[in-house]
Amino acid sequence: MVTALATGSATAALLAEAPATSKGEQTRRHILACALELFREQGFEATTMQDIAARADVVKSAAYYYFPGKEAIIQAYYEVVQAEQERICAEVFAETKDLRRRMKVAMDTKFDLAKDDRRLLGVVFRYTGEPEHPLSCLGRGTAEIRRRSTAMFREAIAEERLPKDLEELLPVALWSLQMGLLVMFLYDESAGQRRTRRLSDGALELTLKLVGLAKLPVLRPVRTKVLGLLREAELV
Amino acid sequence: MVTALATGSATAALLAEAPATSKGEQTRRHILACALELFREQGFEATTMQDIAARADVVKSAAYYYFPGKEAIIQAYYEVVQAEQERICAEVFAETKDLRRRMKVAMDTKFDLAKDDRRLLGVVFRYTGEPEHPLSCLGRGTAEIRRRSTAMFREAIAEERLPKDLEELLPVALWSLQMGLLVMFLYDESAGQRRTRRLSDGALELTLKLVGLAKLPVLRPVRTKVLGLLREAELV
DNA sequence: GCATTATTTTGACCATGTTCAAAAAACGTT
DNA sequence: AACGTTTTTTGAACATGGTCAAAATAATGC
Repeated sequence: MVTALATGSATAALLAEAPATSKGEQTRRHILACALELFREQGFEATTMQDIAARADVVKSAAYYYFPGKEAIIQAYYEVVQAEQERICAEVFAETKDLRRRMKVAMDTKFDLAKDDRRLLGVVFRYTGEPEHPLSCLGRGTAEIRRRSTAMFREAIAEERLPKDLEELLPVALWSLQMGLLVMFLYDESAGQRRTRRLSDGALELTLKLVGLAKLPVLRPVRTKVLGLLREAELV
Repeated sequence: MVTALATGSATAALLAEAPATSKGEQTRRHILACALELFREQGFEATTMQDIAARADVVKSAAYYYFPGKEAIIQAYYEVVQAEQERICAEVFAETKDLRRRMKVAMDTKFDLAKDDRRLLGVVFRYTGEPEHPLSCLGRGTAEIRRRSTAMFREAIAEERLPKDLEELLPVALWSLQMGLLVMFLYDESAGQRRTRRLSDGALELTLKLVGLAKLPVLRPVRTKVLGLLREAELV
Protein backbone atom coordinates (compact mmCIF):
# COMPACT_ATOMS: atom_id res chain seq x y z
CA MET A 1 0.00 0.00 0.00
CA VAL A 2 1.31 3.36 -1.06
CA THR A 3 1.22 6.10 1.54
CA ALA A 4 -0.57 9.25 0.51
CA LEU A 5 2.01 11.92 1.15
CA ALA A 6 0.11 14.78 -0.38
CA THR A 7 -0.48 16.55 2.89
CA GLY A 8 0.91 19.83 1.72
CA SER A 9 3.17 19.88 4.73
CA ALA A 10 6.73 21.07 4.45
CA THR A 11 8.17 17.92 5.97
CA ALA A 12 6.04 15.21 4.40
CA ALA A 13 8.11 15.03 1.25
CA LEU A 14 11.28 14.43 3.23
CA LEU A 15 10.05 11.14 4.53
CA ALA A 16 9.52 9.78 1.04
CA GLU A 17 12.97 10.34 -0.40
CA ALA A 18 16.24 8.77 0.74
CA PRO A 19 16.29 5.28 -0.84
CA ALA A 20 15.09 3.01 1.92
CA THR A 21 17.93 1.16 3.53
CA SER A 22 16.82 -1.85 5.56
CA LYS A 23 13.29 -3.14 5.58
CA GLY A 24 12.89 -1.88 9.12
CA GLU A 25 13.90 1.65 8.28
CA GLN A 26 11.30 1.60 5.53
CA THR A 27 8.52 0.57 7.91
CA ARG A 28 9.71 3.05 10.47
CA ARG A 29 9.40 5.88 8.01
CA HIS A 30 6.05 4.67 6.85
CA ILE A 31 4.73 4.57 10.40
CA LEU A 32 6.17 8.01 11.10
CA ALA A 33 4.54 9.45 7.98
CA CYS A 34 1.17 7.92 8.85
CA ALA A 35 1.41 9.13 12.42
CA LEU A 36 2.10 12.69 11.33
CA GLU A 37 -0.81 12.57 8.91
CA LEU A 38 -3.11 11.53 11.72
CA PHE A 39 -1.71 14.04 14.18
CA ARG A 40 -2.38 16.77 11.65
CA GLU A 41 -5.85 15.50 10.88
CA GLN A 42 -7.14 14.88 14.39
CA GLY A 43 -4.54 16.34 16.71
CA PHE A 44 -2.02 14.62 18.93
CA GLU A 45 -4.22 13.69 21.87
CA ALA A 46 -7.04 12.31 19.78
CA THR A 47 -4.76 9.98 17.85
CA THR A 48 -4.04 6.60 19.40
CA MET A 49 -1.25 4.17 18.64
CA GLN A 50 -4.03 1.90 17.44
CA ASP A 51 -5.05 4.48 14.84
CA ILE A 52 -1.48 4.95 13.73
CA ALA A 53 -0.87 1.24 13.39
CA ALA A 54 -4.14 0.81 11.51
CA ARG A 55 -3.31 3.49 8.97
CA ALA A 56 0.18 2.08 8.53
CA ASP A 57 -1.27 -1.40 8.06
CA VAL A 58 0.64 -2.95 10.90
CA VAL A 59 -0.44 -4.16 14.32
CA LYS A 60 -0.21 -1.99 17.38
CA SER A 61 2.80 -3.73 18.83
CA ALA A 62 4.71 -3.18 15.60
CA ALA A 63 4.28 0.54 16.10
CA TYR A 64 5.61 0.14 19.62
CA TYR A 65 8.55 -1.80 18.23
CA TYR A 66 9.66 1.28 16.35
CA PHE A 67 8.54 3.99 18.75
CA PRO A 68 8.35 3.63 22.53
CA GLY A 69 5.24 5.80 22.47
CA LYS A 70 3.49 8.70 20.84
CA GLU A 71 5.95 11.23 22.16
CA ALA A 72 8.84 9.39 20.54
CA ILE A 73 7.17 10.00 17.20
CA ILE A 74 7.16 13.72 17.91
CA GLN A 75 10.82 13.45 18.80
CA ALA A 76 11.46 11.81 15.42
CA TYR A 77 9.46 14.57 13.76
CA TYR A 78 11.56 17.20 15.44
CA GLU A 79 14.71 15.47 14.26
CA VAL A 80 13.44 15.56 10.69
CA VAL A 81 12.78 19.30 11.04
CA GLN A 82 16.20 19.85 12.55
CA ALA A 83 17.91 17.91 9.76
CA GLU A 84 16.02 19.87 7.14
CA GLN A 85 16.92 23.13 8.79
CA GLU A 86 20.58 22.13 8.74
CA ARG A 87 20.35 21.25 5.07
CA ILE A 88 18.79 24.59 4.15
CA CYS A 89 21.22 26.56 6.28
CA ALA A 90 24.21 24.75 4.83
CA GLU A 91 22.99 25.75 1.38
CA VAL A 92 22.65 29.41 2.27
CA PHE A 93 25.88 29.49 4.26
CA ALA A 94 27.72 28.20 1.22
CA GLU A 95 26.19 30.98 -0.84
CA THR A 96 26.83 34.05 1.25
CA LYS A 97 29.06 35.43 3.95
CA ASP A 98 26.63 38.19 4.86
CA LEU A 99 25.91 37.94 8.58
CA ARG A 100 22.35 39.26 8.38
CA ARG A 101 21.29 36.75 5.74
CA ARG A 102 22.94 33.88 7.56
CA MET A 103 21.34 34.74 10.88
CA LYS A 104 17.96 35.27 9.31
CA VAL A 105 17.89 31.89 7.65
CA ALA A 106 19.09 30.24 10.84
CA MET A 107 16.32 31.89 12.83
CA ASP A 108 13.48 31.67 10.31
CA THR A 109 13.75 28.20 8.83
CA LYS A 110 12.32 26.42 11.85
CA PHE A 111 9.28 28.67 11.79
CA ASP A 112 8.84 28.08 8.08
CA LEU A 113 9.08 24.33 8.43
CA ALA A 114 6.75 24.11 11.40
CA LYS A 115 4.20 26.71 10.44
CA ASP A 116 1.46 24.17 9.76
CA ASP A 117 2.42 21.92 12.64
CA ARG A 118 2.27 24.18 15.62
CA ARG A 119 0.22 21.77 17.66
CA LEU A 120 2.73 19.05 16.95
CA LEU A 121 5.65 21.21 17.83
CA GLY A 122 4.08 22.03 21.17
CA VAL A 123 4.46 18.48 22.32
CA VAL A 124 8.24 18.87 22.12
CA PHE A 125 7.99 21.05 25.21
CA ARG A 126 6.01 18.56 27.22
CA TYR A 127 8.82 17.44 29.49
CA THR A 128 10.54 20.78 29.95
CA GLY A 129 10.06 20.55 33.70
CA GLU A 130 11.21 16.98 34.08
CA PRO A 131 15.02 16.80 33.77
CA GLU A 132 15.22 13.01 33.96
CA HIS A 133 12.76 12.38 31.18
CA PRO A 134 14.46 11.25 27.96
CA LEU A 135 12.36 13.71 25.99
CA SER A 136 12.96 16.69 28.23
CA CYS A 137 13.84 19.46 25.80
CA LEU A 138 16.51 20.73 28.20
CA GLY A 139 17.66 17.38 29.52
CA ARG A 140 20.40 14.89 28.73
CA GLY A 141 18.31 12.87 26.32
CA THR A 142 18.13 15.78 23.90
CA ALA A 143 21.67 17.09 24.37
CA GLU A 144 22.74 15.93 20.92
CA ILE A 145 20.03 17.76 19.02
CA ARG A 146 20.68 20.84 21.12
CA ARG A 147 24.36 20.61 20.25
CA ARG A 148 23.49 20.44 16.57
CA SER A 149 21.25 23.46 16.90
CA THR A 150 23.86 25.62 18.62
CA ALA A 151 26.47 24.38 16.14
CA MET A 152 24.29 25.77 13.38
CA PHE A 153 24.28 29.19 14.98
CA ARG A 154 28.04 28.94 15.53
CA GLU A 155 28.35 28.23 11.83
CA ALA A 156 26.20 31.26 11.03
CA ILE A 157 28.59 33.66 12.78
CA ALA A 158 31.74 31.78 11.80
CA GLU A 159 32.75 34.23 9.08
CA GLU A 160 32.86 37.21 11.44
CA ARG A 161 35.90 38.23 13.40
CA LEU A 162 34.48 38.31 16.90
CA PRO A 163 35.98 38.34 20.37
CA LYS A 164 36.45 34.82 21.76
CA ASP A 165 33.92 35.28 24.56
CA LEU A 166 31.22 36.42 22.17
CA GLU A 167 31.92 33.50 19.88
CA GLU A 168 31.12 31.27 22.82
CA LEU A 169 28.20 33.23 24.14
CA LEU A 170 26.27 34.02 20.99
CA PRO A 171 25.36 30.50 19.80
CA VAL A 172 23.85 29.66 23.18
CA ALA A 173 22.11 33.01 23.37
CA LEU A 174 20.65 32.59 19.90
CA TRP A 175 19.54 29.06 20.67
CA SER A 176 17.73 30.31 23.78
CA LEU A 177 16.18 33.10 21.79
CA GLN A 178 14.95 30.60 19.24
CA MET A 179 13.43 28.39 21.91
CA GLY A 180 11.69 31.35 23.49
CA LEU A 181 10.38 32.56 20.16
CA LEU A 182 9.24 29.03 19.38
CA VAL A 183 7.03 29.03 22.48
CA MET A 184 5.70 32.41 21.53
CA PHE A 185 5.11 31.11 18.01
CA LEU A 186 2.86 28.42 19.47
CA TYR A 187 0.72 30.92 21.33
CA ASP A 188 0.67 33.51 18.57
CA GLU A 189 -2.86 33.83 17.17
CA SER A 190 -2.02 36.57 14.67
CA ALA A 191 -2.34 35.61 11.01
CA GLY A 192 0.70 33.65 9.91
CA GLN A 193 2.16 34.33 13.35
CA ARG A 194 3.26 37.70 12.06
CA ARG A 195 3.69 38.97 15.58
CA THR A 196 6.33 36.41 16.39
CA ARG A 197 8.00 36.94 13.03
CA ARG A 198 8.25 40.65 13.70
CA LEU A 199 9.62 40.14 17.19
CA SER A 200 12.10 37.67 15.75
CA ASP A 201 13.23 40.22 13.16
CA GLY A 202 13.45 42.89 15.84
CA ALA A 203 15.55 40.67 18.05
CA LEU A 204 17.77 39.86 15.08
CA GLU A 205 18.42 43.53 14.34
CA LEU A 206 19.13 44.15 18.01
CA THR A 207 21.58 41.27 18.03
CA LEU A 208 23.35 42.55 14.93
CA LYS A 209 23.68 45.97 16.52
CA LEU A 210 25.04 44.40 19.68
CA VAL A 211 27.52 42.37 17.69
CA GLY A 212 28.67 45.57 16.02
CA LEU A 213 29.06 47.32 19.36
CA ALA A 214 30.71 44.35 21.01
CA LYS A 215 33.82 44.87 18.93
CA LEU A 216 34.46 48.07 20.89
CA PRO A 217 36.86 47.32 23.74
CA VAL A 218 34.83 49.58 26.06
CA LEU A 219 32.23 46.88 26.49
CA ARG A 220 34.68 44.16 27.41
CA PRO A 221 33.98 44.27 31.17
CA VAL A 222 30.24 44.03 30.62
CA ARG A 223 30.65 40.93 28.48
CA THR A 224 33.02 39.39 30.99
CA LYS A 225 30.53 39.99 33.77
CA VAL A 226 27.59 38.48 31.89
CA LEU A 227 29.67 35.52 30.80
CA GLY A 228 30.85 35.02 34.38
CA LEU A 229 27.30 34.95 35.65
CA LEU A 230 26.22 32.45 33.02
CA ARG A 231 29.26 30.30 33.63
CA GLU A 232 28.54 30.24 37.33
CA ALA A 233 25.04 29.14 36.47
CA GLU A 234 26.56 26.53 34.16
CA LEU A 235 24.41 27.77 31.33
CA VAL A 236 27.32 27.99 28.92
CA MET B 1 -8.51 6.15 58.92
CA VAL B 2 -6.22 9.00 59.83
CA THR B 3 -3.91 10.27 57.15
CA ALA B 4 -0.26 10.33 58.03
CA LEU B 5 0.75 13.88 57.34
CA ALA B 6 4.23 13.64 58.80
CA THR B 7 5.95 13.86 55.46
CA GLY B 8 8.21 16.69 56.49
CA SER B 9 7.06 18.67 53.49
CA ALA B 10 6.42 22.36 53.75
CA THR B 11 2.95 22.10 52.33
CA ALA B 12 1.60 18.97 54.00
CA ALA B 13 0.56 20.79 57.14
CA LEU B 14 -1.50 23.25 55.15
CA LEU B 15 -3.86 20.59 53.99
CA ALA B 16 -4.69 19.54 57.52
CA GLU B 17 -5.79 22.88 58.92
CA ALA B 18 -8.76 24.98 57.77
CA PRO B 19 -11.82 23.44 59.48
CA ALA B 20 -13.34 21.23 56.83
CA THR B 21 -16.34 22.84 55.23
CA SER B 22 -18.55 20.39 53.33
CA LYS B 23 -18.07 16.65 53.37
CA GLY B 24 -16.86 16.79 49.79
CA GLU B 25 -14.20 19.37 50.49
CA GLN B 26 -12.95 17.13 53.26
CA THR B 27 -12.58 14.13 50.96
CA ARG B 28 -11.04 16.29 48.31
CA ARG B 29 -8.33 17.42 50.66
CA HIS B 30 -7.78 13.93 51.92
CA ILE B 31 -7.31 12.62 48.40
CA LEU B 32 -5.00 15.51 47.56
CA ALA B 33 -2.87 14.84 50.65
CA CYS B 34 -2.64 11.13 49.89
CA ALA B 35 -1.78 11.79 46.27
CA LEU B 36 1.05 14.14 47.22
CA GLU B 37 2.40 11.58 49.68
CA LEU B 38 2.50 8.98 46.95
CA PHE B 39 3.99 11.33 44.37
CA ARG B 40 6.77 12.11 46.82
CA GLU B 41 7.32 8.46 47.67
CA GLN B 42 7.31 6.96 44.20
CA GLY B 43 7.32 9.86 41.80
CA PHE B 44 4.55 11.21 39.63
CA GLU B 45 4.67 8.76 36.73
CA ALA B 46 4.87 5.67 38.91
CA THR B 47 1.77 6.63 40.88
CA THR B 48 -1.58 5.60 39.42
CA MET B 49 -5.01 6.95 40.22
CA GLN B 50 -5.68 3.47 41.54
CA ASP B 51 -2.85 3.85 44.07
CA ILE B 52 -4.10 7.25 45.12
CA ALA B 53 -7.65 6.04 45.58
CA ALA B 54 -6.44 3.02 47.51
CA ARG B 55 -4.41 5.08 49.95
CA ALA B 56 -7.29 7.50 50.40
CA ASP B 57 -9.66 4.59 51.01
CA VAL B 58 -12.00 5.45 48.19
CA VAL B 59 -12.62 3.84 44.81
CA LYS B 60 -10.91 5.03 41.66
CA SER B 61 -13.93 6.80 40.27
CA ALA B 62 -14.25 8.81 43.46
CA ALA B 63 -10.78 10.17 42.85
CA TYR B 64 -11.84 11.04 39.32
CA TYR B 65 -14.93 12.74 40.71
CA TYR B 66 -12.71 15.24 42.50
CA PHE B 67 -9.83 15.48 40.03
CA PRO B 68 -10.13 15.02 36.27
CA GLY B 69 -6.73 13.33 36.31
CA LYS B 70 -3.31 13.21 37.88
CA GLU B 71 -2.29 16.53 36.42
CA ALA B 72 -5.23 18.24 38.04
CA ILE B 73 -3.84 17.16 41.39
CA ILE B 74 -0.58 18.88 40.58
CA GLN B 75 -2.57 21.95 39.63
CA ALA B 76 -4.23 21.85 43.03
CA TYR B 77 -0.83 21.44 44.67
CA TYR B 78 0.45 24.48 42.83
CA GLU B 79 -2.53 26.46 44.01
CA VAL B 80 -1.78 25.51 47.60
CA VAL B 81 1.81 26.68 47.14
CA GLN B 82 0.65 29.91 45.54
CA ALA B 83 -1.81 30.59 48.37
CA GLU B 84 0.86 29.94 50.96
CA GLN B 85 3.29 32.23 49.18
CA GLU B 86 0.68 34.97 49.18
CA ARG B 87 0.08 34.48 52.90
CA ILE B 88 3.78 34.72 53.73
CA CYS B 89 4.31 37.71 51.49
CA ALA B 90 1.33 39.55 52.95
CA GLU B 91 2.86 39.06 56.39
CA VAL B 92 6.23 40.47 55.36
CA PHE B 93 4.71 43.28 53.30
CA ALA B 94 2.77 44.39 56.37
CA GLU B 95 5.99 44.44 58.34
CA THR B 96 8.35 46.38 56.14
CA LYS B 97 8.44 48.91 53.35
CA ASP B 98 12.02 48.06 52.38
CA LEU B 99 12.05 47.16 48.69
CA ARG B 100 14.92 44.69 48.89
CA ARG B 101 13.28 42.65 51.66
CA ARG B 102 9.92 42.66 49.89
CA MET B 103 11.36 41.58 46.58
CA LYS B 104 13.47 38.90 48.20
CA VAL B 105 10.57 37.29 49.98
CA ALA B 106 8.46 37.45 46.83
CA MET B 107 11.18 35.72 44.84
CA ASP B 108 12.40 33.21 47.41
CA THR B 109 9.26 31.84 49.01
CA LYS B 110 8.29 29.65 46.09
CA PHE B 111 11.71 28.03 46.12
CA ASP B 112 11.49 27.49 49.86
CA LEU B 113 8.07 25.92 49.64
CA ALA B 114 8.91 23.65 46.73
CA LYS B 115 12.43 22.68 47.62
CA ASP B 116 11.50 19.08 48.46
CA ASP B 117 9.00 18.77 45.64
CA ARG B 118 10.99 19.62 42.59
CA ARG B 119 9.79 16.62 40.66
CA LEU B 120 6.21 17.54 41.43
CA LEU B 121 6.71 21.12 40.42
CA GLY B 122 8.12 20.03 37.07
CA VAL B 123 4.78 18.63 36.04
CA VAL B 124 3.33 22.16 36.16
CA PHE B 125 5.29 22.87 32.99
CA ARG B 126 3.99 19.87 31.12
CA TYR B 127 1.63 21.72 28.83
CA THR B 128 3.74 24.80 28.22
CA GLY B 129 3.70 24.13 24.49
CA GLU B 130 -0.02 23.45 24.22
CA PRO B 131 -1.95 26.73 24.45
CA GLU B 132 -5.40 25.11 24.38
CA HIS B 133 -4.75 22.74 27.24
CA PRO B 134 -6.47 23.83 30.47
CA LEU B 135 -3.27 23.20 32.38
CA SER B 136 -0.96 25.06 30.02
CA CYS B 137 1.12 27.22 32.35
CA LEU B 138 0.91 30.09 29.86
CA GLY B 139 -2.62 29.48 28.64
CA ARG B 140 -6.08 30.75 29.44
CA GLY B 141 -6.82 28.05 31.98
CA THR B 142 -4.12 29.33 34.29
CA ALA B 143 -4.65 33.05 33.71
CA GLU B 144 -6.11 33.54 37.19
CA ILE B 145 -3.17 32.09 39.07
CA ARG B 146 -0.80 34.06 36.84
CA ARG B 147 -2.72 37.21 37.66
CA ARG B 148 -2.38 36.48 41.37
CA SER B 149 1.32 35.93 40.96
CA THR B 150 1.94 39.18 39.13
CA ALA B 151 -0.32 40.98 41.58
CA MET B 152 2.01 39.82 44.33
CA PHE B 153 4.98 41.38 42.63
CA ARG B 154 2.96 44.54 42.02
CA GLU B 155 2.27 44.61 45.73
CA ALA B 156 5.97 44.19 46.46
CA ILE B 157 6.90 47.35 44.58
CA ALA B 158 3.78 49.26 45.57
CA GLU B 159 5.52 51.42 48.19
CA GLU B 160 8.02 52.86 45.72
CA ARG B 161 7.43 55.93 43.67
CA LEU B 162 8.08 54.61 40.19
CA PRO B 163 7.33 55.82 36.68
CA LYS B 164 3.99 54.50 35.40
CA ASP B 165 5.52 52.41 32.65
CA LEU B 166 7.86 50.68 35.05
CA GLU B 167 5.01 49.97 37.43
CA GLU B 168 3.37 48.12 34.59
CA LEU B 169 6.45 46.42 33.25
CA LEU B 170 8.14 45.22 36.40
CA PRO B 171 5.52 42.78 37.74
CA VAL B 172 5.41 40.94 34.42
CA ALA B 173 9.18 40.99 34.14
CA LEU B 174 9.57 39.63 37.66
CA TRP B 175 6.99 36.95 37.03
CA SER B 176 8.87 35.85 33.91
CA LEU B 177 12.11 35.88 35.83
CA GLN B 178 10.54 33.70 38.49
CA MET B 179 9.27 31.21 35.93
CA GLY B 180 12.66 31.03 34.29
CA LEU B 181 14.42 30.56 37.59
CA LEU B 182 11.88 27.91 38.52
CA VAL B 183 12.84 25.87 35.47
CA MET B 184 16.47 26.32 36.33
CA PHE B 185 15.69 25.31 39.90
CA LEU B 186 14.35 22.01 38.59
CA TYR B 187 17.52 21.24 36.67
CA ASP B 188 19.89 22.51 39.34
CA GLU B 189 21.87 19.62 40.81
CA SER B 190 23.94 21.75 43.18
CA ALA B 191 23.33 21.14 46.89
CA GLY B 192 20.19 22.93 48.00
CA GLN B 193 20.02 24.40 44.49
CA ARG B 194 22.50 27.00 45.63
CA ARG B 195 23.34 27.88 42.07
CA THR B 196 19.80 28.95 41.31
CA ARG B 197 19.56 30.79 44.60
CA ARG B 198 22.70 32.75 43.80
CA LEU B 199 21.51 33.58 40.32
CA SER B 200 18.20 34.65 41.80
CA ASP B 201 19.97 36.94 44.26
CA GLY B 202 22.15 38.31 41.49
CA ALA B 203 19.15 39.03 39.32
CA LEU B 204 17.45 40.70 42.28
CA GLU B 205 20.38 43.05 42.88
CA LEU B 206 20.51 43.83 39.18
CA THR B 207 16.82 44.63 39.20
CA LEU B 208 17.18 46.90 42.21
CA LYS B 209 19.99 48.74 40.49
CA LEU B 210 17.90 49.11 37.37
CA VAL B 211 14.97 50.40 39.37
CA GLY B 212 17.29 52.98 40.89
CA LEU B 213 18.54 54.04 37.48
CA ALA B 214 15.12 54.04 35.91
CA LYS B 215 14.15 57.10 37.88
CA LEU B 216 16.61 59.09 35.79
CA PRO B 217 14.73 60.76 32.93
CA VAL B 218 17.63 59.98 30.56
CA LEU B 219 16.48 56.37 30.30
CA ARG B 220 12.90 57.20 29.42
CA PRO B 221 13.23 56.52 25.68
CA VAL B 222 14.82 53.12 26.31
CA ARG B 223 11.95 52.10 28.56
CA THR B 224 9.42 53.35 26.07
CA LYS B 225 11.06 51.36 23.32
CA VAL B 226 11.18 48.12 25.32
CA LEU B 227 7.61 48.57 26.46
CA GLY B 228 6.54 49.26 22.89
CA LEU B 229 8.14 46.06 21.68
CA LEU B 230 6.51 44.01 24.42
CA ARG B 231 3.15 45.64 23.83
CA GLU B 232 3.37 44.85 20.15
CA ALA B 233 4.10 41.29 21.11
CA GLU B 234 1.13 41.45 23.48
CA LEU B 235 3.30 40.26 26.32
CA VAL B 236 2.13 42.99 28.68
C1' DG C 1 -40.66 13.81 60.50
C1' DC C 2 -41.01 13.24 55.52
C1' DA C 3 -40.44 14.18 50.67
C1' DT C 4 -37.50 16.28 47.34
C1' DT C 5 -33.27 17.61 45.59
C1' DA C 6 -28.31 17.89 45.26
C1' DT C 7 -24.13 15.77 46.32
C1' DT C 8 -21.20 11.92 46.78
C1' DT C 9 -19.92 7.14 46.23
C1' DT C 10 -19.89 2.92 43.99
C1' DG C 11 -18.80 -0.97 40.86
C1' DA C 12 -18.95 -2.34 36.41
C1' DC C 13 -17.39 -1.25 31.91
C1' DC C 14 -14.45 -0.23 27.69
C1' DA C 15 -10.67 1.86 25.23
C1' DT C 16 -5.96 2.67 25.31
C1' DG C 17 -1.17 2.00 26.62
C1' DT C 18 2.30 -1.21 27.13
C1' DT C 19 4.70 -5.63 27.50
C1' DC C 20 6.03 -10.17 25.98
C1' DA C 21 7.18 -14.58 24.17
C1' DA C 22 6.91 -16.80 20.26
C1' DA C 23 6.25 -17.06 15.10
C1' DA C 24 7.77 -15.39 10.67
C1' DA C 25 10.72 -13.18 7.60
C1' DA C 26 15.10 -11.38 6.17
C1' DC C 27 19.92 -11.79 6.21
C1' DG C 28 24.60 -13.59 6.09
C1' DT C 29 27.61 -17.72 5.84
C1' DT C 30 29.27 -21.81 4.24
C1' DA D 1 20.28 -24.33 -0.90
C1' DA D 2 20.62 -25.33 3.95
C1' DC D 3 22.03 -23.44 8.22
C1' DG D 4 22.08 -20.42 12.14
C1' DT D 5 21.40 -15.60 13.44
C1' DT D 6 19.34 -11.32 13.57
C1' DT D 7 15.57 -8.47 12.63
C1' DT D 8 10.77 -7.86 12.23
C1' DT D 9 5.98 -9.03 12.99
C1' DT D 10 2.34 -10.98 15.40
C1' DG D 11 -1.51 -11.86 18.68
C1' DA D 12 -2.55 -12.36 23.16
C1' DA D 13 -2.35 -10.71 27.74
C1' DC D 14 -2.73 -7.33 31.44
C1' DA D 15 -2.63 -2.79 33.79
C1' DT D 16 -4.10 1.76 33.61
C1' DG D 17 -6.84 5.68 32.25
C1' DG D 18 -11.13 7.25 32.02
C1' DT D 19 -16.62 7.05 31.70
C1' DC D 20 -21.23 6.07 33.28
C1' DA D 21 -25.66 5.10 35.23
C1' DA D 22 -27.35 3.91 39.23
C1' DA D 23 -27.14 3.43 44.36
C1' DA D 24 -26.29 5.67 48.73
C1' DT D 25 -25.89 9.50 51.40
C1' DA D 26 -26.35 14.27 52.84
C1' DA D 27 -28.78 18.72 52.51
C1' DT D 28 -32.94 21.37 52.03
C1' DG D 29 -37.67 22.80 52.22
C1' DC D 30 -42.17 21.79 54.02
